[in-house]
Amino acid sequence: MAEQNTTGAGGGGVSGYDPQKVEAKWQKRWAEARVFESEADPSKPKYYTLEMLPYPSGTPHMGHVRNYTIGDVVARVKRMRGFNVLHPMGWDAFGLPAENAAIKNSTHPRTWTNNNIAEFQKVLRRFGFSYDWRREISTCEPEYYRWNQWFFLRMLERGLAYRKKSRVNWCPKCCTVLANEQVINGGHCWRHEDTLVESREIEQWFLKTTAYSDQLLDDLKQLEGTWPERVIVMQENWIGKSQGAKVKFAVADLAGAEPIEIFTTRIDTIYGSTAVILAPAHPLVTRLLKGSAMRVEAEGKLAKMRQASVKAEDLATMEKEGFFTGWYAVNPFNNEKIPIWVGNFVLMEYGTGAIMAVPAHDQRDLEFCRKYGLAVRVVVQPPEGEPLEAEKMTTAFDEHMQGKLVNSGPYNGLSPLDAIAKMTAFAEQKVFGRGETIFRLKDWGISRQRYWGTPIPVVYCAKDGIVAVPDSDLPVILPQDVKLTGEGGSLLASTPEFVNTICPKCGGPARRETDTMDTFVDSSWYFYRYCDAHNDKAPFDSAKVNYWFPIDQYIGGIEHAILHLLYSRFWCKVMRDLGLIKHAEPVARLFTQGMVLRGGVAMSKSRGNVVGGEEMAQKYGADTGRLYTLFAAPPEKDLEWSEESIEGSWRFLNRVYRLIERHAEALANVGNFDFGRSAVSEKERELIRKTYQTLQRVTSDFETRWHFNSAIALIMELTNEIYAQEPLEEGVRPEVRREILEMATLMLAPMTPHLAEELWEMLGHSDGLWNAKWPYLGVEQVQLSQNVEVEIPVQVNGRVRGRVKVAAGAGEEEVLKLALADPGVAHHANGKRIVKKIFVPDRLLNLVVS
RNA sequence: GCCCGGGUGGCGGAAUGGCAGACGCUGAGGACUUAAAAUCCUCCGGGGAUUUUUCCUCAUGUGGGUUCGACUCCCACCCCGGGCACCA
Repeated sequence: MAEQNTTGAGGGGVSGYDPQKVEAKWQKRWAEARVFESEADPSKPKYYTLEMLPYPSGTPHMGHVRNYTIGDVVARVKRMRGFNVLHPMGWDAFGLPAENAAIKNSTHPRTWTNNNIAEFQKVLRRFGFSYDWRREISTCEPEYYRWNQWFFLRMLERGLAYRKKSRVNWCPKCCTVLANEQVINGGHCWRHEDTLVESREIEQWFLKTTAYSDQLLDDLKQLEGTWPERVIVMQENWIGKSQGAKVKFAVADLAGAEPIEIFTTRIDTIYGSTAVILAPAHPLVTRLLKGSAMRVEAEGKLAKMRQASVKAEDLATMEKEGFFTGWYAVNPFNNEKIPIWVGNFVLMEYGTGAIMAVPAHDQRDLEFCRKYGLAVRVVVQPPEGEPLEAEKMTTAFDEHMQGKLVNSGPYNGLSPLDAIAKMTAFAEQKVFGRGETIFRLKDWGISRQRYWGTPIPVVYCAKDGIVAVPDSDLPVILPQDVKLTGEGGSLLASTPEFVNTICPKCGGPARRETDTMDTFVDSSWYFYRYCDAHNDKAPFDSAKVNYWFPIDQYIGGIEHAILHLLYSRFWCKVMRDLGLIKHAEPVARLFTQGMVLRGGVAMSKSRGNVVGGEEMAQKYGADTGRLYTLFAAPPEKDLEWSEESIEGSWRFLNRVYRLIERHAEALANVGNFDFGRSAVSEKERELIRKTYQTLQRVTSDFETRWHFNSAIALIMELTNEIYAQEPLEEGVRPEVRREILEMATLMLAPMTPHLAEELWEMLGHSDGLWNAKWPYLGVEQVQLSQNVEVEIPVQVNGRVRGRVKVAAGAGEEEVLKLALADPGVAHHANGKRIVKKIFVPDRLLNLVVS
């Protein structure tokens, strides 16, 4: 006992607790007994709990450990509660960092990725997370990504995957497309800081997320209460539904010109529109400028605007700029001619890329019209106060729930809401407009001009055009034998063995698509694959998925609140419409945990503030690391890493170990405590009560509140109480001692599973704790958990002036009598009249005196 | 600008209408030891009174309100963090 312990912590022999030995031992036993392997079984209640799959870069740090520990506690508690638990892990293995690292270290992305996966796996196993490792997936393996391709083909068949020209950030040095976050310093390439990024139009593949706009929005309602509100709000904003109308304004005096279609949510203000404003990128702009007197001047301004729009980041603070095209549009409601302008604040990507400016009732329009001296006309008067005067307005009146229309011909006197209905109907009847709902949500561009991703399974044939690769030819395998240099554009495009192929239709020569898929494709459906990870006939067996889904608890970072979760929801709906699954939403309950910070910022390799999981496991053991990440802060909050505090968790586990070590031998062959029959001594009663009360509160902290930190505090308190009652041999029978120590062990099990197993064994159990159930209290036990005597604080005018000890359940009169005898209470209450008494049984007595 | 969080000792945090500061960290003092480590014990929000025992008082970002009673509920404001933002 108490020899040198082998950990570095504290530097000396604390107890016989040797986490390295204990943890290795139980991890081996769990693996041998296949404890965490589960199968779909409709006769059992299921629980699918999942942590977001990691991108394996480098080695896991304590941020990862915290995330997976939270998930592991949930999985283990549910197992102890009798659920058939699915708890898998895998790797988000495609992506740009692997390519960059490969270029830097002249290796292959696969080598770099697989090394990292091995490292991650080692550390995750070291922490004893209860994963079913048989279900492990790696998204860069053909066995996985062939199903990305398969899904893509199904979407292609249904018109949900299509090709279109789209504007991208292009670095002429990299010869490739850059993501928005790779455009830095006001439009320069992140790798070539002296190179200006160009805006180019290239053909790209898109998935039609917009086909599901309404469902993606409406189904958020199902998630209320089980998803964090802010995630729901972020998704709502992202989808950005907007109800309004599209209206066509003819261009006056320009033969053959298409009318300009504008989008507005306030068709009721159309009599107040004093200009039509086009986005700089609007196709009509060039045409209008051709015949314009101000052509030269205008083209200069236009070029400046179009270039400026590349710098997305300072768009928000930009001054409103614009110019007159020299042409006029005709308001279809009153046939008034209004000038056509170009304005930098009108976005081509939203609505129709053209607006009607109603300066009196839209702040942006007002600013623009004031700047350029355009007319302002009031068409809605507010219900009270001074009537608006166009000349004096500095703030637009944009309330649409109140007011009455003026200066609006036949619509005068209507409320804006009535006017919207009537005017939309009129526009539809006259066929120059219609009511329409538009969304901010755009289709999902999935093309990436990169190597390390899923090849898009189509070929281009001179004769047959775009031809889908047949299912029987899947997967289209990423060529392994390539050399990455980072120069010269798409690597796949310059690999002839990959590019050159034959057309599946005509057998003639054809070229393969060389774009690969966005890695968000991989993560959009990976959790389905876990249900049937090695199926080589289909992405998964629907029966298995229908058993396990939806995911009961999904745990991950807030950074995935929009894209990953939105794409996953989209994918789910597509799969449902393909008949593969039954549910409409993949994730029943979502939890977003806080980050682990060091020096106030998230741990990251580039900042050099990482605390490695491996390092902590070596120094303190996995259980201490797990316990600390749970204890230091509630799981939803950020956690500032502290090397000093973790010592406290280490000390606590040693304290528990020593306690049970001291009693184990004497208790190994002792039977269970008989709650009903045997009378208990005062000391026994007190210990049992404390134990059961702790259990009740810990259970609620685990199940309903997720307050792991206070659950641990409660178990610490219990441990302190037991120590305070030592030596237990005096006055506490062995079977009672056993009851108390076993309960403490079981309560720790989800958080520090290795230690708990060891203690369980020391207490004489030959079958593992993994077979044990979470303890429920029987009727007699609940009775024992109740207090016999309570101390009731007595307040006088809301301030505590004394306390009285009474039997639990004592009545008001008895408590009052004792209270008045208390010197502190008497001092404040004597000689005064008691106006009111508030008595809460077993909790409080408050005397209001005058 | 709009929408979410959050603000409690030296620090992490607990208490969701009923004794504010549980539990832990740090710090101080003590016991054990040749010594150290480990372990164990005591103290640890501010101010005041009383001195050796307790009492009073202030205190949960600020100011109001509701209530017998507010960290907790309501109103206004300040500060910090995050998200969205010419979205027509």
